[in-house]
Amino acid sequence: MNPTIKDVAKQAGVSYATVSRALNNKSVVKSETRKNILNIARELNYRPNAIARGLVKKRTYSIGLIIPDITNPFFPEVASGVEDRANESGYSVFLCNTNWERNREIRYIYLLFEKRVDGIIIAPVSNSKKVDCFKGVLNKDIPVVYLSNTPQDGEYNSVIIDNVRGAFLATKHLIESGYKEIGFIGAPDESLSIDERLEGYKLAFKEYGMEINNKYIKFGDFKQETGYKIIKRMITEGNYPNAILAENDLLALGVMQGVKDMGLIIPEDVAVVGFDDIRLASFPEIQLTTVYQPKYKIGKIAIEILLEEIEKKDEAKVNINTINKRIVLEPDLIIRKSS
Amino acid sequence: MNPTIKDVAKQAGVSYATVSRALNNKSVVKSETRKNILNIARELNYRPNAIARGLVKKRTYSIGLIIPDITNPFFPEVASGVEDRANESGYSVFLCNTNWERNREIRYIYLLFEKRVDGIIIAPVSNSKKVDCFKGVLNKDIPVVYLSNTPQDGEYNSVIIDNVRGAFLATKHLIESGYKEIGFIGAPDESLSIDERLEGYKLAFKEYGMEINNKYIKFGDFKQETGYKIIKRMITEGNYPNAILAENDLLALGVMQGVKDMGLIIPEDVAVVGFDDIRLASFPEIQLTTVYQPKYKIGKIAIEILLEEIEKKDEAKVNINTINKRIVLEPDLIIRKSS
DNA sequence: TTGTAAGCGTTATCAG
DNA sequence: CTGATAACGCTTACAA
Repeated sequence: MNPTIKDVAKQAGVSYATVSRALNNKSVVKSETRKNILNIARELNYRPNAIARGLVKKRTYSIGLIIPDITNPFFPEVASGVEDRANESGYSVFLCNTNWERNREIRYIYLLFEKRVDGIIIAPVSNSKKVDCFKGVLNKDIPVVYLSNTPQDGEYNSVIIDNVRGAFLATKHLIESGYKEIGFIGAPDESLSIDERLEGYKLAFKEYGMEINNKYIKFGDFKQETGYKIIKRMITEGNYPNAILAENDLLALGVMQGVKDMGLIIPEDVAVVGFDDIRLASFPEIQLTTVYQPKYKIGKIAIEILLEEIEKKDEAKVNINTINKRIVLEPDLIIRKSS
Repeated sequence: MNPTIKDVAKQAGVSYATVSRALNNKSVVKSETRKNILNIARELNYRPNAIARGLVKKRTYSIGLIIPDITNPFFPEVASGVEDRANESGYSVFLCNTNWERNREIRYIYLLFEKRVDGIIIAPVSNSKKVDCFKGVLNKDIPVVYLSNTPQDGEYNSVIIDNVRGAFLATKHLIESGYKEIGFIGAPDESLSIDERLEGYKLAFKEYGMEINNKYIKFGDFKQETGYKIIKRMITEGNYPNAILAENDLLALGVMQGVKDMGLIIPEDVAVVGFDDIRLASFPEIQLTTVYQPKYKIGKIAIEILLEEIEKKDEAKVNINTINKRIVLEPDLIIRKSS
């Protein structure tokens, strides 16, 4: 068995309370005894049991990161930002991949709660304004930061980019580049971010007094194959727009492939614009125009807010109704050769 | 405060031991009282405290996944395999991104140990045969599965692909395609997998009675920029091979870009072969020849071995000297247009 | 079938 | 400065 504080105490000939004090260099311990204790602890290869500590301190120094798909290049960057900063402050992060499944998301929330994480960062699968099942778990007394799809019915911490503006900029760019028929491809409308991006898209049409053609607005999911299939079918049916705004880069990439596979040329026949600016988008061979999101930064800011929140809660034993932070980052349109 | 087992007990008018039993549907509890307890638990929105449970059961249902770089597309796929399967069995996974820093790796191992994870899956930064600092922590009494760079001095669980063979196949393919001067680019030789891949590379030379030209063997790290810089310098200096085997796809992609940027043509002027088969490699615009690794599967097998090991340890309280599993997967060479 | 009580490895509160 | 001892929330003998 692993040595405990008691083993160290026995060896050192002191009470185990003293060992605890020495190890946490807390309060006053005679520097001699402390030195002795530290030595013995090292000798025994003693490692504190964080579980036991967590039980009494009600603080685990663990947080949960719930994301839909670690395989989508957007999320590893975010995760990396979260993890780096968390690690710096001595926190570990539970990776929770929901695989876009709402049930799994909810199960994770409960699980994380049972494991008594100090906080949760979540990029929800879908919009909680429609199906808010987070209540009763989240916002109970565990700090949460949302990364998108923030629930609408109240105040929450969140860090997002201005989706409306991003989509607006992208659409505007297409319009100004002379494209007349601009389609939109996204995930089903459960998601808030798609609502917002669609809104930005429509806003641009309005600003330029153009009509929206609903047959060019298609929904699927967030995956590359989906973009591929959708555009291919449109082209096959001979009914396709000459520009596409996709809700994310993966979708856009799929569209690009579909267009090429059908023997059409980008951007002459069909222009494509994405969202996210995953690394791939900037490849010389790809050159996808897209709305840039500062992924690492999003993660970093999220964890910073979370840590702040955790500290705050710790100090004021009572859960003050704090003013929640809503960080909205400005998107940038990066124009490349696909448009 | 969150309701505890005691709150439920009080409400139900039973001892809290009974509640515990009912909740874990263990042993015999009158079905009436059980039903009552379950109801009350639900009403109170009771959630068991996994920390407390972990303390007594000495089982946390958490595992650690230590990888060098979640941002390298290879690892999210592996992580996804691990996470899916872990989740299925009720385990959560701590994501530990070492960012290729050896110190961070070691810190993580200690941290995970302190958090009393039930097991660890690790893709070590470097070869423990040279700097084995894992001892004393790992293989103490916590199950570990290695994903590469398995220490050489003993028996360990590991799941890897046959690096020697993979590199051999790749090099052989280049040789048979008529390339005479074949270079190699990899990370510094601390890493075992590079040793192996280099070995396979050399083996192919030997088999065909060809001389190895050391000036075409270059070391850097695992990043794309590095591949880019190295090849660019070689070309600038007018001293470059007409084929390159890169240790991973990211490196290979960098090489491809470098070659193109210098106005040369792939594969006519310089052929490029990578390792991993990240999704990008198969893009129509990229078409990188590469050695395929079943990433998701690697993760899945690793977690399966780990869980098995955990169970085993649990049953036989004593740490039996089990026969460790060394799973070696066969690599496949996927030939595309870059060679 | 249920209750009592010990114990998991810490921290924290009192006395001394 | 240090030692007892009571938590923390749960599981699990051992009794009843």
